[in-house]
Amino acid sequence: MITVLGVPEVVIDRLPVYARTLAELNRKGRQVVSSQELGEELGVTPAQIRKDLSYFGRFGKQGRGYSVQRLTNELRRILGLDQAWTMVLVGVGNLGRAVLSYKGFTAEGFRIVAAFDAHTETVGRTVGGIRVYNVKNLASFLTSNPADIGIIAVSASGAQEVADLLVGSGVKGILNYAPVALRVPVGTQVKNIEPVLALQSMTYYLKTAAP
Amino acid sequence: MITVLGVPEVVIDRLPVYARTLAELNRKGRQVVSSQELGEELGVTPAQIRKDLSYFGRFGKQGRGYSVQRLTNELRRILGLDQAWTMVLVGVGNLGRAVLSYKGFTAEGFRIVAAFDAHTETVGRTVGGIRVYNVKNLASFLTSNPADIGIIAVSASGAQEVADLLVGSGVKGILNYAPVALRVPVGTQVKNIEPVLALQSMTYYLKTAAP
DNA sequence: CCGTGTGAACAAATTCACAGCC
DNA sequence: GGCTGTGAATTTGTTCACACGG
Repeated sequence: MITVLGVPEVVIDRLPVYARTLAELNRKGRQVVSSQELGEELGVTPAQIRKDLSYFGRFGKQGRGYSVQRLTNELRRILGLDQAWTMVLVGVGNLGRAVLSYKGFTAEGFRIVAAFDAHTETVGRTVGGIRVYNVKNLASFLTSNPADIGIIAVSASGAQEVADLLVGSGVKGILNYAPVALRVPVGTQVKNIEPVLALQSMTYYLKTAAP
Repeated sequence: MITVLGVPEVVIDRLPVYARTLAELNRKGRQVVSSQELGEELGVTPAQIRKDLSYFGRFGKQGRGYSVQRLTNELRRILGLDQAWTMVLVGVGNLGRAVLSYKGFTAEGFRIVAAFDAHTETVGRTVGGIRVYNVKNLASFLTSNPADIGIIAVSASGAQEVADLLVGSGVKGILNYAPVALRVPVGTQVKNIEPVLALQSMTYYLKTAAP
């Protein structure tokens, strides 16, 4: 298939999962993997994996499977993970501090370059090696230091305002930890991290689960 | 529609979002809302809202809309949010401590009753008002204090072992913060919180975004 | 006349199944 | 013989459009 535009979003959402599992297999010294094995590893049908990959090219060898190394690289290239991404974080409360201290982003090439907060007692501090600035200076900071992604870790009531500010300063992607549905212009990407919503849909099934 | 079983999972995942927005409208003093207005509020088509609700009953009034209060209550009942849920957390590192300090769970009726960790320097401490026990005692704790949900906040390499332990001790739902696809028996619910995967799919669109 | 509830029409996503190649 | 890549078949999910009640 030659299609470049119009890949379903569900497919894009699965690619990082494949990439992560492949990296894990690579670490274990695995050279080749079939869609069957990969599917078993992460609870997905082999056909789905092959179909998903077919949107982007032909990466496998019939009768053999996929080169773990090669497929990992291809997926990282497709997703844009072969480049570094810069991020700013807004809201240095409990949650914000945990995010700043988290090593997982850096390890995958996502670098937080600055943090912002409205409370004077937090401004000027350094958390997880990241300097905290006054949120009043967010726009001017981004003008001289453009960032790709903004992380919102403020309260629900302040989140929309921060989102507007980020979007107005050229940020094209938002990772939103605030429990609110943000309104952003088309073309701006938003991904929500919502543990409470996750729990609230889980209970529907627990309620009726067999003992 | 009278169907009780077989509601699509995507529908269940949307209900908490509706419930949250309705609660917000309620706080603002709003009495009645139409599917049109609710849809605009959170970027969903009115038809989808009506169809989603129709799986569970008839909650609206023709020509008027939905009673905000009534619909909130119905959704909470459907989702099982009219009861309290007890949770245990495993892994009291940076992330685990942030989760223990987070007020959002308690506010929605999800109560963490105990935390567990493998490191002796952490065991015995209290974080966010929750006592930390040795993970060796997890199974015996759960035998005398059954919990509905387990929160996994350990490293990727330890997560499967913890999941097995939780499932073996009667936990029916897992909120997983570890970056790994857990294998659990059918009937056990797993929800993954994956900020890194969220970023990694977002970059696909940022890569090709218009300037 | 407004807005719900819902079959029917449509669109999207998944799975099947097999030709083709290693 | 094994496994990919992919059209076709099937299943699942969304939107339309309108009868009906307030």
